[in-house]
Amino acid sequence: MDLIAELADTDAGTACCASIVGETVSAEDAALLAARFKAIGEPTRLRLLSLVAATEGQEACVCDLTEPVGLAQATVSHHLKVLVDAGLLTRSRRGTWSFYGLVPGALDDLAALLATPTGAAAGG
Amino acid sequence: MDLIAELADTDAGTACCASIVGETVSAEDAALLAARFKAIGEPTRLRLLSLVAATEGQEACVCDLTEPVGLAQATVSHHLKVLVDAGLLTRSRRGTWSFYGLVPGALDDLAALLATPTGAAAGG
DNA sequence: ACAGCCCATCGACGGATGTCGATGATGAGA
DNA sequence: TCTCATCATCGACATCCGTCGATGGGCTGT
Repeated sequence: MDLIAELADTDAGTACCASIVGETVSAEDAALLAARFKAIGEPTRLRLLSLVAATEGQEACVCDLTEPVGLAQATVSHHLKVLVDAGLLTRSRRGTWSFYGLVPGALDDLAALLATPTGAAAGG
Repeated sequence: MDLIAELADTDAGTACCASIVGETVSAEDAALLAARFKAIGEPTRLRLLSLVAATEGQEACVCDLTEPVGLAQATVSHHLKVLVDAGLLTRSRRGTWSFYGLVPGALDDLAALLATPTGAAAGG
């Protein structure tokens, strides 16, 4: 839990290395990186991420998200918090509503971590 | 578990969409995609992936991997199986040894899924 | 045949995690 | 003030998951 909290204060991922392949990831970096991947390694959270991204203006409130995923409000709120803690989503309160939006570049940073230096040229 | 087995027979990810952003991911696709991300959303498995990639010829046997991660052989073997089931690693037996290697393009496919169509131009 | 090494699987254990209903905090409107 | 809606947090539950030692199969070398 504290581990995810560190994500906010750490540039792990963008700073440590260009890709997890090509150079061995340390145990500490692995923990930080895995925490982010774990956040999107959950069907509901992946849909939530996709839902937010597909929303007009890339912002959505909880009430707009509970129906599509078919889960209780408490559960959706929980998943949203996990995504925010992982640095993938932002939260902004406007009146009674909480709007969630994508953190610009967060997903791309993870993508860069996975991509091979050669761009999988070997695979064709 | 059966879900991950489907990964081998499914092109989910490369075929369903160019990116999880831009278009809403269905519940079924989310389950398939999340299964892959969950596989790398674990510190040990992330290191294992990195270790294999960094190995000469991108192939490593279990005996070469147990020491670096500092876990029991049974545990390493288990994680390796998860990665193979997720379609991220290949396994080939040569004599007494089992060699694990990266599946060409597998990581790049996941990277493409995460990358935004604009390449996070909005954030840059 | 025998001993030794590598590895996959099994069974068990403890901790982590997804899910829910209930509760309370906050803001909007009458 | 009172009521209603949105949402975060809490406590509890069932399940999943990472970890290990033990076991057994397969291959090598003597």
